[in-house]
Amino acid sequence: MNSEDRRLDVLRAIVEDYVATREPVGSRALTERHHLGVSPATIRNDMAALEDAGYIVQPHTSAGRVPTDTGYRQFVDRLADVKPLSLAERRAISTLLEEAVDLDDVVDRAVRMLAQLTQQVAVVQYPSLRRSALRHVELVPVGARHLLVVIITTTGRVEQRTLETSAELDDEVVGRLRVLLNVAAVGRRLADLDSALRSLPDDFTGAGAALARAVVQEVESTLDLEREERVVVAGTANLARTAGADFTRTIGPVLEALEEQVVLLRLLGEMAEDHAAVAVRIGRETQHEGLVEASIVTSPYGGEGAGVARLGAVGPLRMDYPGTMAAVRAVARYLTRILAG
Amino acid sequence: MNSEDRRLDVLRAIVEDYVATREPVGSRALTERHHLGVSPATIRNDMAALEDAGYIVQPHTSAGRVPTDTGYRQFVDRLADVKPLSLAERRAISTLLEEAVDLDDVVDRAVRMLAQLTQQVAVVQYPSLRRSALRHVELVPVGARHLLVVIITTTGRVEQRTLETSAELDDEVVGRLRVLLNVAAVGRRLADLDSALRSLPDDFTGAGAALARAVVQEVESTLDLEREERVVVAGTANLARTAGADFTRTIGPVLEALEEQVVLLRLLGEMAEDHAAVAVRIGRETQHEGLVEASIVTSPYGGEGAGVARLGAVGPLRMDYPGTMAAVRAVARYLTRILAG
DNA sequence: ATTGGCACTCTGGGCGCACGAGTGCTACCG
DNA sequence: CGGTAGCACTCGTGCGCCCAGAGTGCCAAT
Repeated sequence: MNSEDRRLDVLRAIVEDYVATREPVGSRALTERHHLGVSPATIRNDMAALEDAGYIVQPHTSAGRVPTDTGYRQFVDRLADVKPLSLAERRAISTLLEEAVDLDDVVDRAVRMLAQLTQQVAVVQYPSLRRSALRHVELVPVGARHLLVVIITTTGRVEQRTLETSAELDDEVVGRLRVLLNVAAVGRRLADLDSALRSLPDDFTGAGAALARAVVQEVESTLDLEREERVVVAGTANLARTAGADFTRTIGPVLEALEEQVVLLRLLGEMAEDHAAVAVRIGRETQHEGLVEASIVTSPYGGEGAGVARLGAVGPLRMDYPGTMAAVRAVARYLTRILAG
Repeated sequence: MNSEDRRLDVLRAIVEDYVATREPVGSRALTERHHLGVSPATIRNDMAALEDAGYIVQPHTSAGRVPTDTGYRQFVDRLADVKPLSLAERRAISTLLEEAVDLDDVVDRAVRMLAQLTQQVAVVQYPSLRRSALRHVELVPVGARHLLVVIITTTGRVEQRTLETSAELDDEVVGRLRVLLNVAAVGRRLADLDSALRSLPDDFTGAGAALARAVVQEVESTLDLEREERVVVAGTANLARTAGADFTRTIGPVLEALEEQVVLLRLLGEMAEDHAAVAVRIGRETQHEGLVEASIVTSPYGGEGAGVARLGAVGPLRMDYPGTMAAVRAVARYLTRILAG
């Protein structure tokens, strides 16, 4: 065995033991719990090298070693194969999701299931509007001066906005606008709507043109998906269990970050650029103050006209990465399957 | 001054100090911080009486006293007048809520505002469908065999369901059904729809009748509001700050309870039976295992055709009851005003 | 390159002690 | 009879101390 390889095996063993015991791990314990075939003294040399490389640190002299952010990163990168979930677990995911009655319900069930599987905080992003296409636009007059605009996407998502009009609504104008809108826009991706709708108000005169402009603007504002994208969260109670003694410093900021949709959305967006099936951000890699002591594991789901989005799990730095990655990947797959079916 | 009155004043002082300092409060500290006009020895006698009455306990001999659940209850019940919020705070609530663009946004802003004001976990229940009335029903054919049913209530809430039909949709039938539905149902409370719609399918024949039955059933299933009622939560990070040393026992169960919509809904439902403007449940009064070390303060909002629901704050037993009650009441009032306008 | 041995360094826990906060009781006063 | 003052008593907490144990780094030997 190459000595470089053994070092990385030692790192792997340290990470595994530290995750399991939550205590700094020493050279002797390593040789006992893992059959590395070398003596503690050798391990000590390797550990010194790993420390020089920045993968581990000791909290204080004469304590065992603890992985650093980069140590975890190395560990995760070296994880060749993610072991699959048990048959029973996969069954449970599949049947639970199949019982869902609508999109909201699917998402709700998925996030709860993921929280339970990982024993961490689960997050599921709603399918993105940007990549989905328009199926139908409906205009519903509500009283004399309010118009309800309902937008249906191919993902089965329905958005509605109410519009207050400057002039009284004319049923004939509304009817014509409805037809033209649908002719011009249905089947297009939301991202392309802009150009398709630009000239539409020109077909109307007077109050009709103003109305058409307002409606078009409303439809387009659905493009402003920063506002529309949502992330649902479940399993926050798991944080309390996993956190160590100094919870106030550890879990408070994480809870705050989880409530800030924008933070999560940014993070999920950035992670979409990793093209791996399962992306991981560890500690500072999250680039967010409150998450320096947390990691996030996510995977894309959907696609194929169902809109693409991400789901994942947020947990402490010392999380069970292989297990979490397996669960995240599995739920993403089943969710994709359900949405496509 | 009546001696019984003074005892209750002592209780009030104990609660106030304990909430402020988080430490058991002794007789001397009381005389220093509050001008009760009597000596510590007298206070001690009163404290012994309060202890006998079950309002306070001492964690151990030679420690100060701590209020019990019933002590807090007594304190809250004796709270004659809730001091109003500052002008600046009321301004902030008002303007923040007025900037909201739709119902979801109003609720979202309200819950965040309440979390910030109380520095606790805020909960806002969506307006109940049962008590609101129907404003409009829209039927939108989507493809040949799918019908989108959009239900708009007077609260501004929009519910949609998609229906798969057994036969191909006939535009003329759909149009007639739309008209009849709206004639029969608009303006009625959702709870009364049942009788209003029962005979409607009789006006159709063949496939039309089947379609009408299906649509009516879909509309009525919106009545099954157990499924529809929702509670949104914000400010969970505040739990981490307020909790003492043993967070795992304290805040874990609370987080779990907050994620269980059914628990919150039951609790809010029960609290609706207190007809006070602001209802309080303290510790075990919540009748929920996970909330024995928490209290909840809620107030109804809406009403007047806007649908009635509750909002409130969940925090530790040792919360600032007067302040929380004031904030909850204020947000409920402004929210009511916004929804009515 | 690996290993056994050894000296060294910390942390954490257990122990003892003194301090101080707080109580309850009793005797006293208006 | 309610309020007050004094006093003895009880404990919990914080501090200092010390020791055991775990773990390391280094060196010499294989």
